[in-house]
Amino acid sequence: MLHDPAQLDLMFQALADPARRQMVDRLSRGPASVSQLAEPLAMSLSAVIQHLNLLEASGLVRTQKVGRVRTCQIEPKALRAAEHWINERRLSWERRLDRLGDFLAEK
Amino acid sequence: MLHDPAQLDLMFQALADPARRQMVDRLSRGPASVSQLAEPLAMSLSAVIQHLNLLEASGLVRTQKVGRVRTCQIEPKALRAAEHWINERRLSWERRLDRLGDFLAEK
DNA sequence: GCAATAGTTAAGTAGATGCTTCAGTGTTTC
DNA sequence: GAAACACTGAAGCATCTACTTAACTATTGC
Repeated sequence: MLHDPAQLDLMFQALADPARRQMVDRLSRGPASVSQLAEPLAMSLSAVIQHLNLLEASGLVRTQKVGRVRTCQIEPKALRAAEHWINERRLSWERRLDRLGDFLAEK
Repeated sequence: MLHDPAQLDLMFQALADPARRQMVDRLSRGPASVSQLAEPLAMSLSAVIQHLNLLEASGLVRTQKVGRVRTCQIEPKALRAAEHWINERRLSWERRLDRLGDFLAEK
């Protein structure tokens, strides 16, 4: 579910925008309402909500509404999936380098 | 240098595109020329070069030209920087959850 | 030196993206 | 029940992105 390519696509796309990364950064320090998320950003509430919806669609952020307040929080599993994708590629490359080193050392 | 926000921005933006992630994936298995990179992709060589230039500008890929062939390889340090950004946020969140758990357990 | 190869650049274009404003809806407070 | 609050949705718009094609440069092999 989390490793399907479409979801990864949404996640990386979500992380590509500085405002959205700033929102994730804020949420990494604890839950926040929409207006709290919006406060440090130099754009309209409406724009923030559009970013937030994208973050939620990507799975990186989960939100729930109580009364008139929508509270947002990070979904660590999704962050881990993105992290994992990068990590696998990097390790694959580094292992290759190691094997190459071993091969060269054998002479 | 690798942690400056502008570079991170370029990296995440570069990773946001499926074709570019496919290129990174291919390169994680070893160096490749431009045409080798292009081969599995359903687009013109020209388009691939544009993606490649973006990947190079982001620091994720390093290339060097020998004769008429440009050989590309992954820059693991850059991958690590992106990985690290995500990891820090996730850990920050998870540590917060732990503290909260401890606090609740204390009653 | 001529042809094939490997890559590059520029210009153009359709569609995606990141906003804005404005007109709402539902909730709480007095 | 009226006003303030927290958020939402739709429409419009400027810009950016991911391509395309076509014309081009630099190497290599014969």
